This record gives sequence, C-alpha cells and structure tokens, in this order.
Amino acid sequence: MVRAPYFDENGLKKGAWSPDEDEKLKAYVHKHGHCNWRELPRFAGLSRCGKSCRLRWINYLCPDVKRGNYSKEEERLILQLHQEHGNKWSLMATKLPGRTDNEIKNYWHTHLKKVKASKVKKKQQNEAISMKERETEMKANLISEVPSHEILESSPFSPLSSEISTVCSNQESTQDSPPTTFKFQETSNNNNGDFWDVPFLVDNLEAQSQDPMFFHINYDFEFDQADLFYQVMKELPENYQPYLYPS
DNA sequence: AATTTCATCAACCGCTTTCTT
DNA sequence: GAAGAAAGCGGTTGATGAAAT
Repeated sequence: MVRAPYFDENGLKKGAWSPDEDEKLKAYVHKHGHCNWRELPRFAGLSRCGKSCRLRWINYLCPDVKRGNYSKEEERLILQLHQEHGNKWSLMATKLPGRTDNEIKNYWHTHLKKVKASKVKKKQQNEAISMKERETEMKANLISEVPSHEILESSPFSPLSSEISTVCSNQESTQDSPPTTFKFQETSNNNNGDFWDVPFLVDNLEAQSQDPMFFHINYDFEFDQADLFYQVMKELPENYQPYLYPS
C-alpha cells in the first residue's frame, strides 16, 4: 500500500521501508537516541534522508505508537478537537496518546469527515423541518387572525394560494380543456376576478396584432426561440390559427 | 473470472516554525 | 538581529486490497 522503493538522483532511497531498514533504524535509535535526524541515517547505515527516518520512526517504529482501531472515545475526541481547532493534527496527537498526527489525519479523511458531513446534513434537515413548521404555524395564526380579504392573493400567506395551484394543476391534467385559459373566478370569493377571466394570451395577441411590426419582430428570433414560439402558436385554439400564418 | 472503482494509509513534498550560531 | 540548518506540520500522492460491476 506504499510507493515501491527507488533511489532518487542523489542516491537516497525512497518509498517503502524494508524490514532490514526498520531494524537498523530501531537499533540505532534505541542505542543512541535521535538528537540529529540529518546525521542519523549516515551513522545508522541507511541510504535515507533524515526526514524520511524521522517520519518512519515517529509514525511506525516508535514503541509508543498505538496500532489498531480507534475507540469511540478517541473518535469523539477527534471530532471535538477538529471542531475546536480545525486541521491541527499535531495538536490533536498530543491529546491522543499513542496516535500520531499522520494517523489522525488519515483517520479523519477516511472515516470522520463522512461522520461530520452526515451530522451537518442531518442538522440542516432538522432546521429546515422546524423552519417549515414555524412557517405553517405563522400562516395558520395569520389566517385565523386577519380577515381573508385583507390578505393579498400574491402573498404566500394568502388562503387562496393553495386553491389556485390546485385548480391549475387539475386543469393541466385535463385533456379536454386546453391550458390557455384560467378560470380563477370559480374559487375566488371576492368577485373581483375580471382580470383572471380574460385569457391573457388571446388578449396579448389581439392587442399586438394591431401593430404592423408585431409579426416581423416576433419571428425574428434565434432558431430555438422561434421553434418554441411556433409550438406555442400551434397549441392555440383553431380560431387563433390565422395569426400563425398572417396573409 | 476479469475489470473497474473505491477506500485505505504509508510516505513524500513543500512550506513554516524553531533552534543554533 | 540575521542567516542558515533542523525539525515540525499539513496537504497530497500513489500502491494495494476490497468491493462492486
């Protein structure tokens, strides 16, 4: 699971450590300690750089290094420390005896990052749910306290809003009635549905067809826009078809 | 059974900090 | 205080085994 051993341009060995190298390093450090990592490999008979020796000792050969699975307590502590300090791996390592910064970092990236992400997602979902609940509650309070005719139809709190959308969706699903007209007056209880009684598309066509520039301007689209326009026109009732092919 | 994709983790690299002169 | 060396740190890489297709 590590890089294959090789020698760089300076003749220094890189990549995976062999058991023989491990033994040499362990033996040297046990006997002389590691006061100077730069010089150590030369005295220990290793073709490695000091940095590589240090890393190998700290992360793998040091007898204090604890191997094996992380306990729930260690996981909890890492999550807590990461929350408090961010990616301060060496700081975390000081709080977790036997664990190295490199190991904690790897463990974070492979396990705990996902745990944290799922916790954050769950929290966001809960917040969204409680927001929705608060909104519903507010709406219910408003409807009960304010006379309905004082609430604008366009308001999200309007008691009509849900009825309107129901009518729209019902109408769209009906084959017999084309979706070009909207009959809101059926659900409106304030008798001011004049605006909604008139099919807006027809109204626009009649008004705009008086303008000699209308068809010229509106046919002067990019291809896909013109195509869309053509599709819309084709869906008009038959008595409006002449507008599609002006003489 | 063969191939591809994913997860893991040891080791590397480059930058920063600390120590020594 | 300045400069260079050494140590420390964190991000990234890449080989490998496991799981999925």
